[in-house]
Amino acid sequence: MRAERRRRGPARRRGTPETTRARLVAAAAAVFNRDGYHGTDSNRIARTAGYAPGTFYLHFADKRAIFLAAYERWVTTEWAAIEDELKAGGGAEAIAARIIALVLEHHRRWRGLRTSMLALVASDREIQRFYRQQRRRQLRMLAGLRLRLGGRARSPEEGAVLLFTLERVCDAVANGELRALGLGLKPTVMLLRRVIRDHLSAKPRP
Amino acid sequence: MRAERRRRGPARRRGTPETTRARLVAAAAAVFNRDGYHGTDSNRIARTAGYAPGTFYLHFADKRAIFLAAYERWVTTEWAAIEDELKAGGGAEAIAARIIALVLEHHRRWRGLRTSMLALVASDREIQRFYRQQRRRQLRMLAGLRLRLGGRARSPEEGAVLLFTLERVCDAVANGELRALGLGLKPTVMLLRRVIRDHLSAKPRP
Amino acid sequence: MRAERRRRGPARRRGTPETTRARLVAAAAAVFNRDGYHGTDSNRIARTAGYAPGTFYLHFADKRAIFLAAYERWVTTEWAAIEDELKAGGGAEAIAARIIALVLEHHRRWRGLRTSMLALVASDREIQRFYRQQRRRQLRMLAGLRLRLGGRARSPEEGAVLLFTLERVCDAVANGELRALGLGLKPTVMLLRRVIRDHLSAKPRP
Amino acid sequence: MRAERRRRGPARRRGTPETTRARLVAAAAAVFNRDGYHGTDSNRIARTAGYAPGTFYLHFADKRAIFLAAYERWVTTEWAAIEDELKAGGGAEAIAARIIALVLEHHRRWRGLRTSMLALVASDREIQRFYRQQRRRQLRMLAGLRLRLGGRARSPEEGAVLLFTLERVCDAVANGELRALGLGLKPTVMLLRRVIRDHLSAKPRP
DNA sequence: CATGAATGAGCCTTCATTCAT
DNA sequence: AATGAATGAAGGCTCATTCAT
Repeated sequence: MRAERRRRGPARRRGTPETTRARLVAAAAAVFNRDGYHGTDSNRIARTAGYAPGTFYLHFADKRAIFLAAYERWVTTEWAAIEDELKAGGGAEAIAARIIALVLEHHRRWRGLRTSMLALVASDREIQRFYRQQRRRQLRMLAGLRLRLGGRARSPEEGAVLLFTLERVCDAVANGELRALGLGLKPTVMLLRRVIRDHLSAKPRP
Repeated sequence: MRAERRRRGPARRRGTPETTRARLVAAAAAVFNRDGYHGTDSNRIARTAGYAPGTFYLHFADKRAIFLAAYERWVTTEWAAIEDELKAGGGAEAIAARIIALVLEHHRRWRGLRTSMLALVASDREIQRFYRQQRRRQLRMLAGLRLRLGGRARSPEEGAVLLFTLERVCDAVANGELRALGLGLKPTVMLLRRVIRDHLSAKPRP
Repeated sequence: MRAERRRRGPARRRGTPETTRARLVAAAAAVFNRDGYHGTDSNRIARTAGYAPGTFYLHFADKRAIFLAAYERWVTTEWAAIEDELKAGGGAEAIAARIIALVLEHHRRWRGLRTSMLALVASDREIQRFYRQQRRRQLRMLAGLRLRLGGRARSPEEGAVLLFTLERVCDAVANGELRALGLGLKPTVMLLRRVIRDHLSAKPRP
Repeated sequence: MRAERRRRGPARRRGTPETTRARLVAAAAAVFNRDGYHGTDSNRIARTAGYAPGTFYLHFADKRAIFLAAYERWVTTEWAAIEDELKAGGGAEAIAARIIALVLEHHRRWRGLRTSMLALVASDREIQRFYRQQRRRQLRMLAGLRLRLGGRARSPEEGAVLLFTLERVCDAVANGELRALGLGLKPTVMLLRRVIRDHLSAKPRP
């Protein structure tokens, strides 16, 4: 039997755990967004963030865990932006336009992350739970807006269908699906805008 | 001397290449639907179909290829059912109801396959191309229906938004998302039905 | 997202699963014996047997499993040799001499495997169970021999202490412990022989 | 400006190098004994002792080194106890009983450490050297005792076989092997006692 | 003296793919 | 056409070890 023996390389200090974690999450978001969840691995994420493979496991249990973190961060950012916009006030028309612009931009920028997330929602309980939480929050926000803008009472199902439509159409735009079908962005956005405005608005449409 | 002959598994299945291919595709559809594209491997698909791993590669170039085949088969089946239903005729209301019922059933039954497909559309050109072809076909069908039922002229974008809504809402139902949000299936379906009916119908809604 | 793509190398046929398994077990025994359980890995075992890493897992769940197989094979071989020798008959003296020679040879040859096994017995339930089974079998064999040779009745504890002594002393010889202590092999073996002969023998020692 | 100062864990332990070293060795002994040499890592030992991973390497070259230190400490303790007992005097019978009791207690308490040690003796020269040193010391002690108690001259091999028997049987008791074989502790200990007493004693046994 | 974040070689395991039979 | 043993690149994860603070 040979005695065990090992020599290890140098180590370089980087920062606080929070900094490292944040860097890893940011790298993960970028890499997942570009290569997809199944298209990368924890080693690549670590290297992208400027760390060695082992560092990854100092901060996350596995790839799933960092995905969830990246997804949470992304959602949080989106919500912050949306709530910011809503504070600005305005009528149903203006608000509809702003919401669409925001969601569209977000879906465009995080298209790959969204795709991975939708696939994982189907197989990962925790991600699913988080995803549905966000939907509930969206529904509440929508109801709140309607109330504020004097829109007539709507069933929660109407809100949900509206959100699904908004989400799916923005994905189609972000994916290039719309363009591939030879359809125009402008008219599509106008349609969405009208649907949202009508949902929120006090006045019946002509 | 004893000439030992080993027999493993069931008797060697002999069949035309088409039969074998069809069995493999059917097995792949079932397995992908249950375990997801990344949740299975080609060996398992072959075994599920009653073949050895090597047989798989006699009929398909790779895992991607059989996925595409399974997806094509699924779409073909869906279309056959839809076209069958549409031949039956009826007014906008009846047709809307039947389309929804069909799509819903299909999404429910093939929920896992759909999830995998949506993820692959993002990373696989060929699957993407096929997916978009289907969308075009759907758009044409919708326009045809509208014409037949005397509905007023609609921009292609209106059709696309309708299809996205239908698809996304049916996914939500199939995923259990709707139920998880505490929303009713019935009212949701009624909403969808009205939207489709209005899109197809000659009469303006009251 | 990038589509996944892979190309694999050639494959070479070797033999029936039994042959492969046997080759792997033989390689494992040799490698464990030389480098110790914690001093090798499944890849090295596979390569030593002339296979690729993946082949290992076609036949064994993990390193533990192949260790158990190697250990079982080793024990089986030892027992076959011992039972063979015992059939030859002879008096207590002759039998004692032959048992010692066999055990000594076995311990010498499989010194490293024995060391690993003793360490694993402490942490692995299954290996422990197997180890204790062998001890029971040894105790039965010893009692059988005593009966055959007309030795007086002995408590099972006497048998156990005898076996422990035999085992430990043979380990000491195999390890080079004895030699390191400046002790002679010959007198040590003679001592063991007398102890075993007295245990088995009809005549009280002078 | 807020100068933020972070405090992690307990207040920085300050002590002489000896104190730290001793704490680390004590922790190592406990952890190795519970989890085995290959079942722990240096970080865990450091944390168990109340230190950070880096501190470990300030006091020990590697894991091997602290194991040796733990083993030395354990042996030293055992020897101190034994020499203490032997000072008490008494006849061969009494001394045999006391030695067995001590060794048994030690093996029971440090069963895991012993198991690891036996495995390391096979692969680590330094540990092997130390182990054999102890054996020589034991042999000298035994010879000294025999002299004191008037026992007849014995070959060094007889002493060695006796020590191996004592060690192995005590291991069997500590491991639960004896109990698993359905054998009694009491009769086994009586056997051992007789063997030791006869080895030391002036009078031939009846 | 002590810290603890970081390291990275290397072991474990999977699975898409090949090819001799 | 079918088989299935074999492949081996590569991803997942650990842990002995280092070094900047």
